[in-house]
Amino acid sequence: MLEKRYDFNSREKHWQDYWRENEIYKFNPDAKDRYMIDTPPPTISGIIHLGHVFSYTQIDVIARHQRMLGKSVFFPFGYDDNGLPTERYVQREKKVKMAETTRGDFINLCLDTTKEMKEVYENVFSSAGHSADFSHAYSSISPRTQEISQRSFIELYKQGEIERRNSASLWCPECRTTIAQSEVDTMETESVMNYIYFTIKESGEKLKIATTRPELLSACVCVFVHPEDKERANLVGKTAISPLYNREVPIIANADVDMEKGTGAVMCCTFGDEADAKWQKEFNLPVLEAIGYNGRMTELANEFAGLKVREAREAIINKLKEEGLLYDQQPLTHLVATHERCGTEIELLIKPQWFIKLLNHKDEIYKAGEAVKWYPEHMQKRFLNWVEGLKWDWCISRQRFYGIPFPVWYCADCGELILADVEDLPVDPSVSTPKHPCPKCGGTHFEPERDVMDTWATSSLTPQICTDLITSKGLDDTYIPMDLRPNAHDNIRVWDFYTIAKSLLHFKKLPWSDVMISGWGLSATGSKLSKSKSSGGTPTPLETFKQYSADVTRYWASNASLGKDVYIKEEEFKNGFKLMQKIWNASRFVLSFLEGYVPKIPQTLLPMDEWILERYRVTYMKFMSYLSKYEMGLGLNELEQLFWTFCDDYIEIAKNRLYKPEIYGEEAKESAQYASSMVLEGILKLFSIYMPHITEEIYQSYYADIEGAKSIHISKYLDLGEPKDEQVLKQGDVVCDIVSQIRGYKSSNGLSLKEELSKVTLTGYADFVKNCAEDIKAVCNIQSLEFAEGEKGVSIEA
RNA sequence: GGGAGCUUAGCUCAGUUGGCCAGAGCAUCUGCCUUACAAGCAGAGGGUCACAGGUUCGAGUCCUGUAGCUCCCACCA
Repeated sequence: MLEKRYDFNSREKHWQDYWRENEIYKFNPDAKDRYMIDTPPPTISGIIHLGHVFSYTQIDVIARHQRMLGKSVFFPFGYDDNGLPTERYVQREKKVKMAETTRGDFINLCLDTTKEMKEVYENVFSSAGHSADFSHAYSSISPRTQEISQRSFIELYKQGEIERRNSASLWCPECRTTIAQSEVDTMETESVMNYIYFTIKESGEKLKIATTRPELLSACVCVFVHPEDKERANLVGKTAISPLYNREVPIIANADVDMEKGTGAVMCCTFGDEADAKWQKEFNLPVLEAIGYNGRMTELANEFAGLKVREAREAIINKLKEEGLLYDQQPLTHLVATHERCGTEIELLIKPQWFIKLLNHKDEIYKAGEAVKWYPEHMQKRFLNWVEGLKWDWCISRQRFYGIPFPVWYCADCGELILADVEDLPVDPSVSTPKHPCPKCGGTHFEPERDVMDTWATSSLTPQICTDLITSKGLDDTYIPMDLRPNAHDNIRVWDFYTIAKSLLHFKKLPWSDVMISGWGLSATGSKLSKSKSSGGTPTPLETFKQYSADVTRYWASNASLGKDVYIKEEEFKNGFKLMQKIWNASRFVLSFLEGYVPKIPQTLLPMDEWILERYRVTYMKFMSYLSKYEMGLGLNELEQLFWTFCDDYIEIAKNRLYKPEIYGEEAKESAQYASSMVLEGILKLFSIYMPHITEEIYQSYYADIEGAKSIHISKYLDLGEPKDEQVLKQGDVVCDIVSQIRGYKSSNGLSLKEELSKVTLTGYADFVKNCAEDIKAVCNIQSLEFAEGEKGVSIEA
């Protein structure tokens, strides 16, 4: 017998302990039917908020759904503690300066911090009733992960997919590191178009050129004009002299030039933008470095050396003006590339960097993007769009301190590149040395590669890092492709993209078959919940669980269309709370009639009992269809509708028969017992993926014994098969409609619903309705119910 | 400039391949202490489905165009 009140605070904790102790969610790698999830690792960077609970709950609902379908679900966990956010967090919290410690010490500090944060995170997620396997969790900076990541590097290097080259790359002067295309953001900026004079050496004529970046004049290596430019094509082959610096540069024909832009003649500097980088390569132009790694002008800029880019721009403009070399200026707003982490304008600088070749694999990656099933479907376009626009190979070296090192040394004598042996991984080349002398010159002095790898070079291996938790095989494809990668839309072009790329390069396989793209859980005002800032009035997860329960919080999180953002709305929580109460009360009521009852198909099943079973079948099918598309919110809506029908229409009808078998007969009672126990069981199981605690509590009080299951979460959904009879469905609805009309009569006449009516005549209804006469009479409290032929109608006499 | 999504009741949204008077929840209004539930129950009102065309016997649903909002990408000469 269930208590009158459901004390969620103590009961939720109770079941969480129960699940843990009984290893309810344990994965069996040998199971025939597996479902494997490539869980995203939350970044260790500060406090955990409801946004986390939002997205991980959606993953948990899917994990539970697959488990209820009878699969063994691999739902691992991981922590992303490798990267700038963690670096910053650790420095701030531990009051350590990275530059004043060694890489090894700093990594250990990060691992310690992860350990502390793990407890905090794990507490929140398990309090939310998540069914991930927290006992098998990975860290993205752990020695094991480093081993896998370095192994991946070595293998791809040997395959020829990675190379080190001196090439223009995206550089953040603030963070003093290279960044990847996917880390670039754009910012609207006020700028000025400057029109300046070059001089044609041969004729002494002036050549007009427009530029927003005059500070790069010292790095100007040529001038381009369009070959079909009537005015200027004759200049091709001549020499231009740059203003201020008087550098002589060739004038070259280039069909890329847009005659409509600027003055129609373009100066090419190394490097003002990506076009410059492209042209430098294409025309094999020299590289002049006007900007240094610190974001300041180099000696090349003469008197402007040492100035920051912006300062230099201003100074040069003034000088040009003074010299009469600037003849016009026009303000403009344009978007500049910035580093997404710090907002600093990005420069293109040349430096030896490590690249994973992607441009020559664009086709394969594109096809993989088509082969993966994206939910919602239109998210695929975003991926394909990104691949189409890909312009850079993947630069994986970062001039940072903290990160996974490259397993590489260079011979101090001859410069030969030396890879670590795979069996020695992980290595930190700055603390260890190669085991053998240089194979080329026999030298024994080595320079370590000091760059570290981009975090995505490691995160892109999560399918391998995850499955390593069960295989211990490291870089291995036994369980690849996995079934699901869940993440939000901001990660399509980053994590999803890199994971697909790496999986293709290593195994020529898709990393997973499905990607589920969720939205964000946003604050009531629609702002993004931040990990580092306090969340501005938004309650913490633990506070929310305490006030509304974890089940209700989960209800909020899963009641969304896939891919859509959801706001934290008090209303939604209240709704969920009502639902939870209703589930409790309805179950308590139904179960009170089932003491000692063991469900078996009764000899006669009354029409309205058939009706509610049929309703269940229909809902079940719709539910499965939605969930197969990861549309858990829509599935939940269908389920709620069935549940309220069950409560308001069905139970109201059935309760008379359940209460008074002496009036309606034992058979009528058994029929109601059967239908109500089955449908309640089915409903509870469907709800269990959203609200695991309360459904477990109810299940354990009755169904667990009957089914001999340890937990509702490892039982199976109640599948009553395909819907059988549409007429039963329709006619049952007609009965509900009749009841509703009679209730409406009472309501509009100010009568209590229990008020007795002396006579009701139903005209023109089918036999099904006639067979429900007893139910209708009872639920509406009618003394005399009569049927007549003719136009359909309900007539009531008080 | 290229791509994607959205626009349905006061609010948040459903509406599968075109087909009975367009749905739900919340909010509003009215009634009801009815032996599970007053954080409840019953009932009611409320929509030119963004706009304009088109296809069709029939369009919220398909096609074309327009407008507004959101996101992604490109745009530094």
